[in-house]
Amino acid sequence: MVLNTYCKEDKVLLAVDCIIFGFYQEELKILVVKRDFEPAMGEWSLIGGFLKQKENLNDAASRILKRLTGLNNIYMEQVHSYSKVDRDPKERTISVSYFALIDIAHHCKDLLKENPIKWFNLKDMPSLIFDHNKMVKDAITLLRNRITNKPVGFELLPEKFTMRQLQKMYEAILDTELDKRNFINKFNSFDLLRKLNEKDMSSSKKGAFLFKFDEDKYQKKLEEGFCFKI
Amino acid sequence: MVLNTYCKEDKVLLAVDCIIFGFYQEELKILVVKRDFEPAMGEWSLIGGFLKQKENLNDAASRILKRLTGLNNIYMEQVHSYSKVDRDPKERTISVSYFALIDIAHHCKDLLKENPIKWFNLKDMPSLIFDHNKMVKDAITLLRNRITNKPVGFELLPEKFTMRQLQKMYEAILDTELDKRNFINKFNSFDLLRKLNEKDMSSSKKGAFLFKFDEDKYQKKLEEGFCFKI
DNA sequence: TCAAAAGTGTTTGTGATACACCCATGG
DNA sequence: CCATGGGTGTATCACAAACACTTTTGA
Repeated sequence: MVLNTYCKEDKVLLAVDCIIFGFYQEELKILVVKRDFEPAMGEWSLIGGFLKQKENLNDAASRILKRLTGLNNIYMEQVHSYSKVDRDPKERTISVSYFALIDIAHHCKDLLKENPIKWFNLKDMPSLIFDHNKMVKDAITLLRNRITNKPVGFELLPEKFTMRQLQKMYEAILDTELDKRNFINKFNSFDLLRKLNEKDMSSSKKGAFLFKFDEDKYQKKLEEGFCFKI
Repeated sequence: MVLNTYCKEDKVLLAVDCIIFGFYQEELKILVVKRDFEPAMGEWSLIGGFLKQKENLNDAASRILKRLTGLNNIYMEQVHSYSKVDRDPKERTISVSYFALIDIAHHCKDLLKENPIKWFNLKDMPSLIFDHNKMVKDAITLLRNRITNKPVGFELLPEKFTMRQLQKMYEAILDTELDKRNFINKFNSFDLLRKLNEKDMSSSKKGAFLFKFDEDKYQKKLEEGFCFKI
């Protein structure tokens, strides 16, 4: 039976671990850190921290992301809580994981200079400490699910992007190949992109038109019952 | 920066709250309890408890469900963690929610005798304490998602059930009406049900054939790449 | 002039949806 | 004999998938 007071209940450490995704050169990437403290010093780990008494989990995740990237307003979602009794060999710790989406190209320039932090292609990611590999796996599962029913993929791209970039981003996350014409037709049918009078000349001689995601239009469509579905 | 030792970090109370779903007389139901301790004594609440030092979250949820229903092996899934600083007015508490699926008819007979515990039709559920209403909402969203891509609905039904019961269960969870023939055709195409030589005579003069879900066949199909999708 | 990426519509197939009548039986 | 729920098949539609050629231009 639950006691009439809470004070006899056990308290635990609550950690937040972030699975930070990026997209660059047609590859889905993940940001990990070499731990500079025990236990497991020198091994690769997700970026994390502990929940403070006066903040909620979202705030903690935002704080950790800000500390690492310098960015505010990063798109993130809670994924799952991990609680195996001996998951952290040092002390009983429960961890709540978040995934985050970052536009590598435009923001995190200084980031890579810091020594112990590194972007890996998801495919080449080294083994991580504790249950962090499982956290990554679960986060990818959620991310795959999410990008098919919510237009969050744009968080990984610069504000202006080409259709090819958009498609390659979906392909990288879903780990599949998509038909160029079907993909464009589908996206055009949503009527959520604004074609700009600008071209990206970096990847071809002809140049590729740049597009912007129209957030306002999306919100308006949502209210009218629109349902994003790739 | 994360410190070189954990011992200066804040510890918190970690609760587990269960959204217990049942299905009876064509209605989706939820089990709640009248709190017999402060704060919020006398108000309706989800069934919960605190995580102990030596158990993981799944074990805690199982323990809470066992205490309440006497049942082991209840189907459940973690939903989300709730961490607003003042969500519990008495003391900082983070809560991890689980949904659980119970076959009301065959099991929880003694349950209803206990005074402060009650099944409500989801539609008629009273307002709950703290952020428990939000927890219920999130759990339903997950449940709706889950029954469309995994055959978990059977957990709400007796071992033997009629096609009508199965359909009404889906209708109750999805809060929609389904076409009888399309529903049966779809389910038959999966080839996951075993038709028994028994009829349920309780709801009509003609009687309706009973079916069983074939778990082994489902597992075999899964390995062959089958994907359940309603 | 050629290599490399950009851009563009139509056909086909599959799965979702809509739909109506006969059957069996207890009262 | 009739009221009630049980059981069954087909036609249509909409969306997903497959598919190939022309354009542009820098090297």
